[in-house]
Amino acid sequence: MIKRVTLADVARQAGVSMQTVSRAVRDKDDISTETRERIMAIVNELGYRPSGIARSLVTQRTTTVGLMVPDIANPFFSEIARGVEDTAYAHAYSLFLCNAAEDIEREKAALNSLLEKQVDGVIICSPRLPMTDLFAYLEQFYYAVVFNRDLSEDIDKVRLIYVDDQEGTRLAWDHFVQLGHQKIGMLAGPVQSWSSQQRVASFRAACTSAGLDGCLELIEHCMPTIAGGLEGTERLLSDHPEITAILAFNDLVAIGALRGCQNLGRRVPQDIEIIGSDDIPLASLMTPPLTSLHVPHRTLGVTVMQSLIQLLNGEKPDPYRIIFHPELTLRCSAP
Amino acid sequence: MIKRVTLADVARQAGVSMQTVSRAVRDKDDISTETRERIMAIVNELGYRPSGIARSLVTQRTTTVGLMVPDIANPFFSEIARGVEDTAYAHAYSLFLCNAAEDIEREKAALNSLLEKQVDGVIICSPRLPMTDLFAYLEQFYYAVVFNRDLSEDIDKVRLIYVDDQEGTRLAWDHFVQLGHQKIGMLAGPVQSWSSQQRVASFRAACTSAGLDGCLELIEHCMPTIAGGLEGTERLLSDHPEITAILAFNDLVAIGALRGCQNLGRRVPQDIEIIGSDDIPLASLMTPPLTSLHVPHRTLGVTVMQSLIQLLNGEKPDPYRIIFHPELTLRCSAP
DNA sequence: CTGTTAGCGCCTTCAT
DNA sequence: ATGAAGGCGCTAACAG
Repeated sequence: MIKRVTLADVARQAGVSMQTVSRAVRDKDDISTETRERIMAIVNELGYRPSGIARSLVTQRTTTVGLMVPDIANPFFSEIARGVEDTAYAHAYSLFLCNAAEDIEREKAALNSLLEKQVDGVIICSPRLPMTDLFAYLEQFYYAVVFNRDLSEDIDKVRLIYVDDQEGTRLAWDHFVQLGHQKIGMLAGPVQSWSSQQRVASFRAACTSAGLDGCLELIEHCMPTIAGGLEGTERLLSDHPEITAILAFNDLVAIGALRGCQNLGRRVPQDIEIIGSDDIPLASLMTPPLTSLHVPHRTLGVTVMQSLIQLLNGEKPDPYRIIFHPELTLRCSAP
Repeated sequence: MIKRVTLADVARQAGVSMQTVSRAVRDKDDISTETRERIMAIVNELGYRPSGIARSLVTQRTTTVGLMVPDIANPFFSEIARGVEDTAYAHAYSLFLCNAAEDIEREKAALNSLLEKQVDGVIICSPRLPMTDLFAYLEQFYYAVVFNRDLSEDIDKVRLIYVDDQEGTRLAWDHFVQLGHQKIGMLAGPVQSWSSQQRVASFRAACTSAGLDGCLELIEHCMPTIAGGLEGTERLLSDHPEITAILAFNDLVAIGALRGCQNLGRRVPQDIEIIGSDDIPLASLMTPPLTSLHVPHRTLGVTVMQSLIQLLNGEKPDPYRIIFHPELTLRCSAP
């Protein structure tokens, strides 16, 4: 391993104390312009780089944050990650990326690792982690922003940002009803997901209040992927061929549903209509283009990181919850 | 800021030296089972977590690697990132994610930051960074894997992994020629991109050797995005309406081209045929499904990280260059 | 098997 | 404006 150039090396070469070099490097003002320039010349000559590790040990800050997502290959999360990274960069924070990969043990391992890395703050997009575990972790992090799930209790150093899934579900439901549908099915995503639970609750309430109790049986859980949507659709339609409309957990599931319908010879939107969720770039590119519940993904990422930065700066961001409202973007799959 | 529990705290409580606690925590074997258990009980009770920072300062290792990509929101790179993260996790490394965002200054800033963070190794996907800058950085990192670009000089601590773009271009070209095309255009991506340069070179060579010198004028550079493909197609087809086939820099550009053709009333594949590159999941979902040069994205990510891990382990991965060969996956846009 | 000593590279505090 | 002393939390190397 190459020997690092240290403050001491620069100090020796410059004939000053380490302290003076440190001041020059950090651009502090109680130092003469002349010495500063002389020192910086030597810094460049020697190729000195301050050790972030040593610095962090003493300052107890790492200028580092963690981002935990279920799957970075999912366009919804990669867009969010992009927003987070852009904002982190703008504020000189580095970003640890962790992928839960639908595996709770792995998720815990990743959070433990973030804790050991001593991130200054963390963003947790974790629809599955049991609430007690989540609370246990939140307690240990300095600051945290939790994305897309609500907590039963407000914690001072935490902020919440989520999409109002109940509202989204209602919007989609109302649209279907307005189009005259009576047999509306739901591909509800993973059972343990908070977001899924919200939607199911909202869907159930809508069924009952619309007097369409038959739809209560038309809820099918599935993986939040194209394959999951495909399988879910096949199960749903083979059990309930009477379905004429499907509300999907997200756009990937909706695309799977599109495929599933095609496989079963059901035309979209003539025989069956589909509404997706999140409005990822893909949605508008499909044939037929997908009607979807739009949320501004990248903005979501930016907002999440901005809130974390406020916390990091010792501010108390208000409100405690930032709630995004999905908008139904009409396209051909449910015009 | 909450007071950390330190080794000293645990040691005091357990009535042993810090060293013994350290051994227990790191699961070293020269310690009696009895003391280990007693200590671990106290560790749990006190909620002690080792400080990665302090540990790194003394070991000079951070168990951290950096990943630099142009744009994490681009499905090609998010798939790669997924492969990298999975593999990093499997080997207990944490991943810093950096986004160059098509901005060379930002890219340098990110690399500087990785250097200060003292990552053990770095993966650089940087098609644009000038070669001299790249070499300067490679010199400063302990280990590096460079993705999708070749270097004029072999460096001991570096490995190279790339897709053979010349071969890919040839495959696509040959397919077009076989289909009878004479006016083949190219949407070549960003001028500064190494990958773009490879393809242009290969395209040029193919033009000449096929006696289709007219095609030399049908090369249009563009941003590597859907919007870039759209604009590029409009420029290309308005200048050269005689074009009947387009080879796109990547699938996003190909999708833009698809759109552009539709806007201009040219049907794909009847009036004009299109071949994309990378075969991202989107490609097969388009209408018409896109013919594309397939590369195994996630495997690419896994391979890149595996090579880095070998370097990190002090091995000398052989061969120096791992080259992936794209395969032409035929779909409807150029059957 | 356990403890002691000596830093890792830097910043904070206090002197000068 | 500059320097000296002390310590951040941990581990490597050596004793015992």
